[in-house]
Amino acid sequence: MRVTREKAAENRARIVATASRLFREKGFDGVGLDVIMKEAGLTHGGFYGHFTSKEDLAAEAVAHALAQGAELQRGYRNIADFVSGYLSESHFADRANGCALAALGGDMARRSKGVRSSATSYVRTQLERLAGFFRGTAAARRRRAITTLVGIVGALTLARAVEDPVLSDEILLTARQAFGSARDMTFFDGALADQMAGH
Amino acid sequence: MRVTREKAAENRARIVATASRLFREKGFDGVGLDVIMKEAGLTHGGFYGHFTSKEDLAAEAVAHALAQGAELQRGYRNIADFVSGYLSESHFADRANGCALAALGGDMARRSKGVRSSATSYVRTQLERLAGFFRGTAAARRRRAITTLVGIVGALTLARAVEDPVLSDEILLTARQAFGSARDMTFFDGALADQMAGH
DNA sequence: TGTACATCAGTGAACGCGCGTTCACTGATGTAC
DNA sequence: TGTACATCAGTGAACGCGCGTTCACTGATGTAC
Repeated sequence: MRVTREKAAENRARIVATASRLFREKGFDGVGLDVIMKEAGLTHGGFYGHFTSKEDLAAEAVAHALAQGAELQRGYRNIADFVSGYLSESHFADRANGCALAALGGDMARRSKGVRSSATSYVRTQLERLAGFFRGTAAARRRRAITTLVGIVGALTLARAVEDPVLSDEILLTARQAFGSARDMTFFDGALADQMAGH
Repeated sequence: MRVTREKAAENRARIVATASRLFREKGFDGVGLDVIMKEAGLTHGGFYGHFTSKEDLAAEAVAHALAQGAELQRGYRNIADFVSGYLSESHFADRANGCALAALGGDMARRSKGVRSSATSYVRTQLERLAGFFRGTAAARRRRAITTLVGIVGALTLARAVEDPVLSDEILLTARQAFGSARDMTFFDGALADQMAGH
C-alpha cells in the first residue's frame, strides 16, 4: 500500500531514530533489521526502499545520535554544567539515548567509513564547543578541550563496563570533579602548571 | 585422536590466547568460533570439549587480555613512562595485542557477568598500580589514578574511532602531555587546586 | 614390563536458527488527460 | 473537477549464508591387570 511522500519521509526518519536508539542500547550486531523495522512500526521488507544496507543505516543512525547529542548539549552554559550533565546518573543509566561515542566506542574503529566520518565530525564539533568554555590561548583551550572530552568519554565508558555500582559511582564522581571544575585551565595544562610550580 | 593431557591443556591455552587477540581486533561478534579454532590450529568441533559456550570463552579471553596487559605494564617505573607507553603509536595501531578496555570498551557493558567481572578486577588493579605513582593522601592518589585511567582509555578509544590521522595524533599527544606529567597531583585535584587558587 | 581395554581430545559432517537481503505482489498515491 | 492509469511505499514470504552448537566417530592416551 503506497503512502504519502511526506509519510514516507516520516517513516524513514523514524527508522533512523529507532535504529539510533537500538544500536546504542544493544550494539551494531546486537539488533536485527527485523527488530528495528518492527519497533518503527513497519515490516522488514520495506527496509531496502530506504537504505542500501544495514551498514548504510548504521552510518545514518550514528550521525543522528551524535547530532541529537550535540543539540542536547547546546543548553549547557559552562563547563561544570556540561560535564555534570554528561556524567550524570541518568546519562550513565540511559545508554539508548546517550552519547554514541561512549555507547559504541571501540566498535566505531571497526566500522565503515560512513560511521567513522560521522564520529570524526562529532568529535570536532564537541572539541570546538568545549574550547569555548575555557580561557587562554587558542592552543591551550584546544588542549584542555581534548583532555576534557577524552576524560568524560573514558569515565562514562569505564563506569558502564564495571559491574560494581560503587566503583561506577566513584569513577563518575571523581571525573565530574576533575573535569568539571570551572577554575582556570592552567591546572590542566602541563607547561603552564610546571611554570607556576617553578620548574 | 586423543592427545596428551599436557598437550590438551596447551591447546586450550592457545584457544584462549587466539580468541583474546581476535576479539580485540574484530570485536566479540566480529569473529566466529570456526576462525578462532582454525587460527589456533584445531578444528571447530573440539571447541565444546574445552568451553561451554562462546560467551564462556569470551570471559576467559578478556581475563587473559587484561592479565597480559597488566603484566606488560609492570615494566613501567613512573607515570610518564606508563602513559607514554599506553598512548604510544604502537599501542594505537595494534588493537589485537593492546588494552581490552579500549578495544572492547562500550561492548563490555553489554556482555555476560564473566566478562564484566574480569573488566572490573582489571580496573581495580590498574587503579592501584596508578595510585602508586603519585604522592599525597590515599584519597588524592586514588582520585588522580581514576582521572588518569579514564583519560588514557578515552584518548585511545577516540583516537582510534576518528578517521583523520592528524586528529588522532593530536588527541594522543595532548593526552600524553596532560596525563603523563610527573608533576604533583594537586594539578589534577579540584579541591586542592581551588585552595591554591584562593577559592 | 607388557597386554587389553576404557577413556576421551580432537575430527568433520550436519543441524537449525537468526538475520541480511531479495522479490512478487498489493493497493493507495500521484499524475496525465 | 473527475477519471484512468502508472508509480511506488510497504507487505510478507522466501532465500541463502554464517555461525553457534551437536553428534557419531576415530585413534592415541591412560590405566588396570
